[in-house]
Amino acid sequence: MPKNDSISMSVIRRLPRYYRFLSELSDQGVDKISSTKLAQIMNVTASQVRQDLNCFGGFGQQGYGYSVSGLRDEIKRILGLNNRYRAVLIGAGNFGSAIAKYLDFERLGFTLVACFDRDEQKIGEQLGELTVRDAESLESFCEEEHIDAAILCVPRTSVEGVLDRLYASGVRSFWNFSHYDISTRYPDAVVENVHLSDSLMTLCYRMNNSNQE
Amino acid sequence: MPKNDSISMSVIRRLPRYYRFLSELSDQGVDKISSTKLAQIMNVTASQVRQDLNCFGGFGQQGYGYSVSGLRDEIKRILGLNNRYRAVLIGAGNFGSAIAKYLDFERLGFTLVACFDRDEQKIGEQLGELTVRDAESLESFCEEEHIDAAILCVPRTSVEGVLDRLYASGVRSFWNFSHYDISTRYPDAVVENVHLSDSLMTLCYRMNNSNQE
DNA sequence: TAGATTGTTAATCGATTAACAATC
DNA sequence: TAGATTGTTAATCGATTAACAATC
Repeated sequence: MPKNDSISMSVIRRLPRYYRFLSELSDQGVDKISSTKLAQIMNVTASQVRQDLNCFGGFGQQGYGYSVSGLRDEIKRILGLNNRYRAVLIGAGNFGSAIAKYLDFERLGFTLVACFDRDEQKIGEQLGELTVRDAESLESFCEEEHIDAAILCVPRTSVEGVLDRLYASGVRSFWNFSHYDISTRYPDAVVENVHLSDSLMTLCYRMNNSNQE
Repeated sequence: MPKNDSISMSVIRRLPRYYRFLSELSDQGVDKISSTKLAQIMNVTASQVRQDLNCFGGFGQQGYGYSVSGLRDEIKRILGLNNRYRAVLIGAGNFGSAIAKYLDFERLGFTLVACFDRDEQKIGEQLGELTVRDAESLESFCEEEHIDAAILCVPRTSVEGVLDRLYASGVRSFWNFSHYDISTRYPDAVVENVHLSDSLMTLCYRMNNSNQE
């Protein structure tokens, strides 16, 4: 059923948003919804909704619409949120520790199994459920524990070194908060970048240019 | 010179990346660069580089290329990073406080002038240079202090209320970390969303589907 | 059955890439 | 001048939207 012949990134990036809206509707007790209605709520076209969903299968019923909870579950499955990919956090600074405490990894397909820092002050500190480990032990840990993904919250200057060590230890997926282009160095890595300052600069640009329509 | 007739979002979102690479090159003492060379480093096409830059003006010199520092300065100007937009942070939880401490707002076109929370425990706490204020005083503060932008680090359930109050106090630009669709409620607002869990879900999807090329 | 709404094909729109004349 | 590289137009590609036949 899943016609998985390479879905475009544009579609993939919209999936979490569908998931979010469908979860809310489901929580509100809505049973079924038409593409037109869903499109209205989400502020997109009905065509796009149907086109997007049909990349993965025919989840609707003609003349009726889509089952809200059914569709939500399908998208959850498509996204793979039932996985428990084993992830490590690198860098227990302000930002890293906020991520560790703030995000519900289990709901998002991951388990956060460890956290590393090289700052002696931080090693041994408690970070929610985790104890900050010495970055020295990074390689051995990742190999023994079969780590799937790493969350990079280290400064720009440390990222290359850390990245090489992780890659050598078999880690191929990265959630990257540093300003470094991983995919240039390791083309086979799966990389998701979150460039906060890029985002803020974009806001700045748009504020500058918003009064001139 | 700036032909500012509505630049597409795709181009705008690439500007910070140019800025980042050009800044690095400039720090490394590189004087000039051709679109071909820059494209190589950034892993894009030379056509795209030239096309993008020419949205804003002819910054290059035929037969020679672009001045690295000159081009970096132009992009800085285009992004408006010399602004000091007055921003407030709403929500001094893990994530909000990390943002406040971690980011160099002044380099990004903003000044962080205050921080609000409604949790009595947090009010009065020190957050870098700022003291956490009582959210009660939000409206009066924003009006008196002419606040341009708000950074929303509050939970999904509080965001609608906070948003309405900010909007009523004249704030029209939002850096939004909560899972709420601001632009549906206020179409004239300038909104930059950072949906961390969407990003992590996308990583999960891609990990699932990466071994099948 | 009649009405509604999907799944899917075709048309449109926009963004990316290629090509090349202009020019330093 | 000859070589290099831009700025810009034209061609291609992909993504979005519109339309409608299939079908519940």
